[in-house]
Amino acid sequence: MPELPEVETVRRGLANGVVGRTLQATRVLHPRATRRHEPGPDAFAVGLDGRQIASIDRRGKFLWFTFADHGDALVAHLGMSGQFRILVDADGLDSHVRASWQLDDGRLLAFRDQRTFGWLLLSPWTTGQGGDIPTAVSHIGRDPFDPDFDSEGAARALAKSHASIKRGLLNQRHVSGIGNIYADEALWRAQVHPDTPASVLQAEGCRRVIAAATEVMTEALAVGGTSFDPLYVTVNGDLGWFARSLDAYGREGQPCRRCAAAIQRQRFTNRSSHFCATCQTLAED
DNA sequence: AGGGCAACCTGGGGGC
DNA sequence: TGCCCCCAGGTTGCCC
Repeated sequence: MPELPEVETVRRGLANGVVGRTLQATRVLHPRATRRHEPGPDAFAVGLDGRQIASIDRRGKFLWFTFADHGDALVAHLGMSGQFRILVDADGLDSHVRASWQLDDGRLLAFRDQRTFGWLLLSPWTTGQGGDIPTAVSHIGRDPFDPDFDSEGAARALAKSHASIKRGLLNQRHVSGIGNIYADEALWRAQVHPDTPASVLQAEGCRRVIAAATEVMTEALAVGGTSFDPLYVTVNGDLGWFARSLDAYGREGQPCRRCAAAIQRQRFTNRSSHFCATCQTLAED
């Protein structure tokens, strides 16, 4: 479940379901799941067994488990298709489960990932302003749901770039958590063409785009995120309901809900941008 | 510096 | 039925 509202939905499910539990019998069922854990899958398992979960935390699309012993964090990225599922028995352990744990209350925790772009690793901590963060996440900027997110600062940083605003939103450095769906939705709401250079928008324009992204992601989180299919579900397997509220993403050829012109789809770096060419204006340098 | 693109994967859907 | 091509909520890195 890839973008911020979906990852936060997963975080909440894990926080409710596994905090206080102890991980046991770590199993790595696919080598790609721990490919970023340099010491390898065996060391990964040894590093987790017997550890009690203290909290589930998140920055942008990166999740991590903090343990009561204050040791290395378990960092997870869901990639394009990763899920965490809490199971009452082993019946749900299908062929897409890449790692699993026995919990000390008899239930199972499973990491499923059809496309295997997701990953798990154990990470030490880096100390920075505002506290500690796993080193594996320290290159990611704060997200708009972070109480310490500096919207003005992020807008100023974005506006220094001559790259397109869409590229700036997808870059996780200054603002994290925004992916292809919410970038397109934010730009539609702010009436900004995705190819507009961030520098042309200036800090004020970037601030308005960030505000639109925050607004749309807040609305999506309230209904459990966007699920086009059962690849994107909560820890209990429930779907999110925001897909029906999308204004731009996936609406190629359908009328703009603001001006009725047909929504366009344009290729953008091996993916797609969806926008209204009539009411999302493009300013040039 | 910024854009393009391939790499890493599995699987669904449409066209023929 | 099958095959082939395109598509997909991400990230990284390399090449011009």
